[in-house]
Amino acid sequence: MWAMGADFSKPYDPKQTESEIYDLWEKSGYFNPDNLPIRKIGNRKLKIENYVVYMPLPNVTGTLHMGHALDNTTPDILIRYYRMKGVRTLWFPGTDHAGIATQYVVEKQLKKEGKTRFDLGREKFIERVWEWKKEYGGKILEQLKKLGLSADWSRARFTMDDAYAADVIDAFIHYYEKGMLYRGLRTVNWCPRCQTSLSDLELEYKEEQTTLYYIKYGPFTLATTRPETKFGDTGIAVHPRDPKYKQYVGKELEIESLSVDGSLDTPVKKKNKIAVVADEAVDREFGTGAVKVTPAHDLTDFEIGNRHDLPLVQVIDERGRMNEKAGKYAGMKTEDARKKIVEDLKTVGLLEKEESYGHNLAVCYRCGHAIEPIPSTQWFLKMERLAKEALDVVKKKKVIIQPKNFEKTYGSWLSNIKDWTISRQIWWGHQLPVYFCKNKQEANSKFQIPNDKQTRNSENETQNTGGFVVAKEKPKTCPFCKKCDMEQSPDVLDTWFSSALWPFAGLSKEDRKKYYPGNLVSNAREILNLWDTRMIFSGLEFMGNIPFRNVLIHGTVLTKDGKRMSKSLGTGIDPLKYVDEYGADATRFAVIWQASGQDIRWDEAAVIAGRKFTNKIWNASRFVLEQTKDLKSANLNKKPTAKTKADTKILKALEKTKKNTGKYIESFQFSRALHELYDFFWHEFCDRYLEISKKQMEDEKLKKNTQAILFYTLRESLKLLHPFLPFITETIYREFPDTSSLLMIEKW
RNA sequence: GGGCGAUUAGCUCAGUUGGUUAGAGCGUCACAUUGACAUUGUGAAGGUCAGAGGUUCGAGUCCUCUAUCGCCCACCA
Repeated sequence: MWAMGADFSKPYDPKQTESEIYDLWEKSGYFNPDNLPIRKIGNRKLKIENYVVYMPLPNVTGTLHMGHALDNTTPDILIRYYRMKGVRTLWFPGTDHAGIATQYVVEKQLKKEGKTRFDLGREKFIERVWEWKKEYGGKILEQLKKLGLSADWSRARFTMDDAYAADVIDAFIHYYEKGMLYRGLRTVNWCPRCQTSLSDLELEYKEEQTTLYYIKYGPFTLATTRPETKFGDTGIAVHPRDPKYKQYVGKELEIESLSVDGSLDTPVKKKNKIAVVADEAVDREFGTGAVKVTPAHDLTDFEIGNRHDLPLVQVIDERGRMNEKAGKYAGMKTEDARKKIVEDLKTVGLLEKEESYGHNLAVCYRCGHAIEPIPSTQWFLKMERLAKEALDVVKKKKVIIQPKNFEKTYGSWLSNIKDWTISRQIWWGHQLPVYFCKNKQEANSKFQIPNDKQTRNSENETQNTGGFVVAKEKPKTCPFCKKCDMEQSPDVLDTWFSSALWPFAGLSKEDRKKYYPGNLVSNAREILNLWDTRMIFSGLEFMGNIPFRNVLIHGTVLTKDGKRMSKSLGTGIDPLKYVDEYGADATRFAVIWQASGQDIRWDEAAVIAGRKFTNKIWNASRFVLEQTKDLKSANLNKKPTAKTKADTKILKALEKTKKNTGKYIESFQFSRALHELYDFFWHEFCDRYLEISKKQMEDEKLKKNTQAILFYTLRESLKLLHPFLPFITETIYREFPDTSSLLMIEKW
């Protein structure tokens, strides 16, 4: 009933069959576990009812690359395997709104029209991004389908779908109500001209010749390109193993320095205390090996300050001018202040020397203005308890990370974790459900710094200090002034805050009940702490249970000479190129064949090997089907018995291969499984048994039985091969005389 | 700077707790053939398992050091 007439007289042509077969699968509805035929739900031997996989969310801005192929072929093997085992299988696909990346793509598009996002305004700009998303956002999933993935597309979600967004907002409110959110200062990249903070993506670097000033600081001499930030210095950092400075570490020194009125401050005149800290971030070789720490105006210094609890003193404002803390330099532009301060340093004798120095200056990608790091108010999520819980489930083997050594990466990240900055100053994303009173502007002011000792840790919370409410909806009347129309915070959430909820956000109640927790995520190692970790603690927090049992970290696909694949370097490879040329099966074959644990130096020869293998399967099937045409249907389903030595050998080999394939798939040794299948099918079955069968079939006494063995072995082989090479196996299966359903749901 | 890993045939890689003559794919060479398949078959050549030292009856496998390469994270005052 299924036959569409495969032409065995020609070599296997994947182009002809793949899209047709994929349509058939999609129409069957079997990607959706709710539609799977009611065989026996679950599998007693496997002791599982469901097998649920979460797709690593491709960015809507993405185009397919080898990483996606790697992310998704192994889960597809698992899903197809368990589905054939009678397990209810569900693979959740979807896309991530990828805040910064998407905003950036649309802005680049605007730039071609000579516009900026500010020309459009927030509302229009977001509309524009949605338009873009509608046009291009589904593309990546369509590309993924070409690999033959059996994900449940009917459950595809986007991290900004209404239902999903509602869960994201609920999560924020949940954390807030539990007292786990607080506001604090963090130094960010700021463009003084555009009046906006910028992500790392939005920075460009310009080669610049500048001056390195060596300034005396008590027993130290410090090299800096930015002497004007000196009034914001709150520490001196040295390398922990630098013998030169060992004696000073941990001390508070009283030193001579330049006063804000341009004169010399001496310890006698005024107490100038500065802390000396030891930090790995310091390069012993640079300058004098000691560095001034200005947490408010340098991102690295901010981190150092955080680690050693140094105060944050802002001396530059959001317009790029010195503020009142800079005394007589207040109001000057930073460049002017720098000149003046250098002059004054010379006058008081604190400038030791000057050196010409070439470095990369960070500038705004849009206007080219130099970036001015300044502190700004951000939202933080307390990580202590969440991290502990996430650590715990891995320690207790409730969640298994493979390969095992990544448990170390996971553990060390969580053990040294800082509170998570979850707010971003961009437009595209989940806007914070925070509403400010317009008449209490100080609460909304980003640059207000209560005092010098403003710290950035959870002990110094600023939440509930008034001026704003956290709520699902904008309050009808302002609880503070009773009259204003409240204003929503312009900030959006870090993209990872929403993708952290992927295993459950936006799902129906039934789905959560039926399919949570799931079983597996499979992704690249750089995602482990960005995503997997966060899904784990989010799952524990919101669902009261781990989101999945297995985390599978796969290797990175490199070019053949060991270089990283990247679009910008032009070293990237689109797997669709191979799908087009050799077929999805051959492409999947190549990925799995080579993915034996560590990084892959991509070798195109493996795709060719894959194509040869599919051709081998094609021709062997053609032979078997021709030779067994006259078999009665009664003989088709029965397991045949061996009559000759060769019979015994092939049947035994088949049993062994079946056993091992299952074992290897269940233990994630896909490459090994495929190699074993390859050897069995090509060498044991084709090279040996097929040849012997020709002779056996000449003997009338053996003919029928040999035919039955050929047919049986082929059918079983196709089943074993199906999770790896779904298209060709399904195509051939339809040519079987007794086929009444899809191979995809045949019993393994 | 921190963490992790790699180094086995011309190329890309396997080699599961240390155990007899180290494997595969691709490539190379020789021969075969129109009887499922030339996207084939049979066979062959090709490796002092990066180097040095150590543990052991025995090391590609465990330990130390060296060299080279790579990945992830953090960063260049």
